[in-house]
Amino acid sequence: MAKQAGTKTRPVRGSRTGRPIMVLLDLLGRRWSLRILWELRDGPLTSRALRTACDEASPTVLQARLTELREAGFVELGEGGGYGLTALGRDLCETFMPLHRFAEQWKK
Amino acid sequence: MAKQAGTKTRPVRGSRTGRPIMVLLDLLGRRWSLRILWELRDGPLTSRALRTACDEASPTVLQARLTELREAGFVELGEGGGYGLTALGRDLCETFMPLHRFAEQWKK
DNA sequence: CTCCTGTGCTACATTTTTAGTAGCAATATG
DNA sequence: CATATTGCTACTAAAAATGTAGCACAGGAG
Repeated sequence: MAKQAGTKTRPVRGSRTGRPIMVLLDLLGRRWSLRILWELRDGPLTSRALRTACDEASPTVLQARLTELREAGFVELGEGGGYGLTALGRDLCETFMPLHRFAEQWKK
Repeated sequence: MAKQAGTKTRPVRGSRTGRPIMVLLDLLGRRWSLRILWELRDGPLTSRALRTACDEASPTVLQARLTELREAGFVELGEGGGYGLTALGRDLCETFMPLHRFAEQWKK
């Protein structure tokens, strides 16, 4: 998987340009990334509670996404356990909050 | 893959609840989905131009995403060729436009 | 008509990613 | 001690993506 050799090899899959927006779109375009941020919007969850919230997604990919989101500075692991959004993460979450309203009127 | 039996069987991968927001997050959380919408924001592109814009992503997955996005009503194939956003698609794109500004200030 | 080019789209083998299940060390509580 | 929780990892099988090649169709030029 993501080779952790030395100082974090970043393939930036899905973008060879490295432009911030492309890197961000790639990160958020991985399975469960958006969902994780969404589920954490109301407050921190333990890893297992998060797993339950995400329809029992496999812990393999969940841990991978959490690591990526932590390295990106969107999510943090509080002392005493529990994953929560950072200030930056909350900011990002606010960005696509309107998606909820959009989805509700889209289902028709 | 997605069984096309009768009237479109939708496994809604990544969400067993079927809530609109979950379905949407799942769809947008697939590789290249967000990127495609992003690249179409300024106007229609031919399939090959879109492929070039998306860092030469493989046509296999690109076609798959385009089909999904078309079924969702976000993208359409204009007569005479060229993929473009629908009114709904443009609306959706507007939703996460602030992401660009966010990404720019996030890279630090 | 033939040749050429571009459109949307597909086949196929290889690689990568995810799913699903099990289990670990560490910590706490009884 | 047993029990139960935390975050996290190993492993194999399944699914999805990559990368390359090519198809049928349509339009234009010769």
